[in-house]
Amino acid sequence: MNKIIMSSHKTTSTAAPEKFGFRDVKREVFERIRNNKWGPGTQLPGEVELASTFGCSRATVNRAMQELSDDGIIERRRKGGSHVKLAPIRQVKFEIPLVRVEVESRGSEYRYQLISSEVMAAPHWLQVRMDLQVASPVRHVRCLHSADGAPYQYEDRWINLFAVPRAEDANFSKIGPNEWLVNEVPYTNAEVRFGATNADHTISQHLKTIDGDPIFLAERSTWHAGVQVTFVRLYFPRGYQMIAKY
Amino acid sequence: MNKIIMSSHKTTSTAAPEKFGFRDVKREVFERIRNNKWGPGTQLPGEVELASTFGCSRATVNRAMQELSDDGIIERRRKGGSHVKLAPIRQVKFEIPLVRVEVESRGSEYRYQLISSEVMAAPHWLQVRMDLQVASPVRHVRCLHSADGAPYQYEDRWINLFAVPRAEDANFSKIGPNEWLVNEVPYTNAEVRFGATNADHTISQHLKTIDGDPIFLAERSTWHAGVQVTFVRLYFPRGYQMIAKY
DNA sequence: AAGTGGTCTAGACCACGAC
DNA sequence: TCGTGGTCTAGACCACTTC
Repeated sequence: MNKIIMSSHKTTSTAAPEKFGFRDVKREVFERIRNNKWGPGTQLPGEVELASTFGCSRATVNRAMQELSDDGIIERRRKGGSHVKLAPIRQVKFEIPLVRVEVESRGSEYRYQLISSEVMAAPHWLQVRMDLQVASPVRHVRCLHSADGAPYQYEDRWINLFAVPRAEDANFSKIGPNEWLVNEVPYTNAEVRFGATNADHTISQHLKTIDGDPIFLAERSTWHAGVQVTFVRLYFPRGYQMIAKY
Repeated sequence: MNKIIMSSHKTTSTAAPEKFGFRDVKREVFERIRNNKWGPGTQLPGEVELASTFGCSRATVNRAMQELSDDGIIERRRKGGSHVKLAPIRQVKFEIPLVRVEVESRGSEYRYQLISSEVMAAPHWLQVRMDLQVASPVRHVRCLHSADGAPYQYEDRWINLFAVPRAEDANFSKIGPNEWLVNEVPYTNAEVRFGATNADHTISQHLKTIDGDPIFLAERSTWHAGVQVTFVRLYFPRGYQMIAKY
């Protein structure tokens, strides 16, 4: 993972023809950008020049600059050269572990409970949501994840049985559909939407909150090989916070 | 940016000694992992072996494998070799643009409005939140961002004047404190927390919603050189959704 | 057309850490 | 100890894009 975080200068104390690795080059260039020595929009020296400046090969400079580009600090174009971005883009990156892992990593006891499961034809709104051509058969599963006995996440999931036929007979009484799907259909593409909503009666009942309580809601759509595999709504009780660092 | 998304095989149709670039190697290895040819936990061939397999140099293989490692698909250790991760970690990455840019990129007209501004000693709860040693002077700014005349984001911000003295006299009537800070103190570290809350009277008034309406809330703490620069709460009206893909 | 980044190579040395 | 990944090099060719 490329780190945006970079600290202290390279100790440019005594003599010794210091060897500049790509990390050093990266830090040095970043430092100059941060010091406004190379302000927003500035065209940076070419790779060849930087290489001679830092006394290293062009390949080393290239790697450094490439990471700075990945980090959203600079922009690069062939023939155009490298420029300091006008507005640095804040990139937030965070990981979405399995609920079970998330709970257990907090030292809490994880419990899973299946609430309902049924196979049916996709209702119209879902056809739209999942971009289904017709009323394909889907499996609708609702379940609850708990941490130390307290409701942690209420899951309302729809699985496209056309995309994952084996899900029709899968047993979700012990293992949740998410964990099952991760093993069955790994490496999918997904889109997540975060938002807020109010707890309706069903939700408040399962999450043990009060009707109307604010709920942090995450919706996730998952594709595999161009076909939408599943659509899920995750409801978190008041107090839950998703944390990301950058 | 490393893409986790990879599609189709390399067309291995006719003859022609295809040249394998690092993207090809990456895709090929990933494909084998996805096909369960190399299941979770499998030790992958070493770089030298892969290089001869794919008919390219070790450096090329190295780059491919490094990206797979960054993507969270495999784990690598010296002497230990590369292994397929047991539980693939879903990494979500998304960008947080300036509100103004976000609004304008939707083709809406952005409007900014300063609601209040005052300099004061940090209240106790804020000292805790911002990890301040004493009741440092802070500037408290509240403002509203609108899109096409409709409330888009209500911002409640505290700036540590010890960290950014110039913020005391900054004029926030035209330019919002966030945009000002991004220019003044770029390249900070931050932590964001997402959650849900209910609109209190102040919020609902500014966002033109009803008291008790669910609000999507983002809290952000920002550091520079180890000192917390600012703490901000961002309130979004119902219907706002933050979208991330992976 | 020409300059700049993008990528590859073959070889080398190093550093970590499993055995 | 010694195999594996981490990194660097010097040189090369290519591909985009601006000029």
